[in-house]
Amino acid sequence: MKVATYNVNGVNGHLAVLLRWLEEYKPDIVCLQEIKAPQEKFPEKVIRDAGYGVIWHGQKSYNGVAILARGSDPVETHRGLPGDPEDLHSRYLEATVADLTIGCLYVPNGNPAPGLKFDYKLRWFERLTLRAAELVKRTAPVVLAGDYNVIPTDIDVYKPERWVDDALFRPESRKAYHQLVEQGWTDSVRKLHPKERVYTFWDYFRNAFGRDAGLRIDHLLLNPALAPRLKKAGVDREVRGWEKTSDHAPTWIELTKK
DNA sequence: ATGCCGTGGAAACCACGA
Repeated sequence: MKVATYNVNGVNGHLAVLLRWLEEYKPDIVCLQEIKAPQEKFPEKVIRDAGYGVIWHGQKSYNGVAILARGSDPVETHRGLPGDPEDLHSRYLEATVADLTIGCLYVPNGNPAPGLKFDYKLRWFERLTLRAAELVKRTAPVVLAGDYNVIPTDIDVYKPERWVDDALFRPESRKAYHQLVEQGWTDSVRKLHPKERVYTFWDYFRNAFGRDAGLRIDHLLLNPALAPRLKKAGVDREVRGWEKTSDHAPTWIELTKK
């Protein structure tokens, strides 16, 4: 079974690429971020016609997340991250598909840092860590997948020195990510590719993709109940080279049957 | 060194992204 996360940077603007990727790569479960569409403008019909059940949490212009499951409807368990009723951003959606629980998340970017946006990012990450503490200890399998907007280590960025003051790479952000992982999560791509350079995002400009000037910021974390089933992990890099594509590439894991 | 490109929405620019 293949589980993927993909920041689409506008589900309608990049719908053709999303549909082609679903058709050609046939992921079983997909977490989308940055759908950038209000609830009523999500392209539900074409996604269902492509063979996927889907739930989504939209928002006008910004953010927005969705969970797709091939051949079945995800059963929603949480909409929004608990802990702050005043936070109206659509950044977290949780569901079960068969026995698997999926948390789909879009961590705030946080730039410029320091500042209010960076404070919001760190507060949001604290709330995520609280939710994750409950999920990690379950005896049933859980995957937390999404755009974490955190570059975990030096080998996850083409040129670390250029990113030292950036909200994606500042010590506070990396510390938050590492504290989350240390609850017992497995960073699946890094687990199976411990020393390799694996990027999931490339800027649109300066020919970043052509130069392979990328970042690894999209992650799939597995709880201990699921980690033994991790078989493969990777990035569908070629999708980043398609016309009218997102600046992220789909990032995925393959799980063995239980 | 830098939103240089791109989406979405409103109103021919602006917010936001990483």
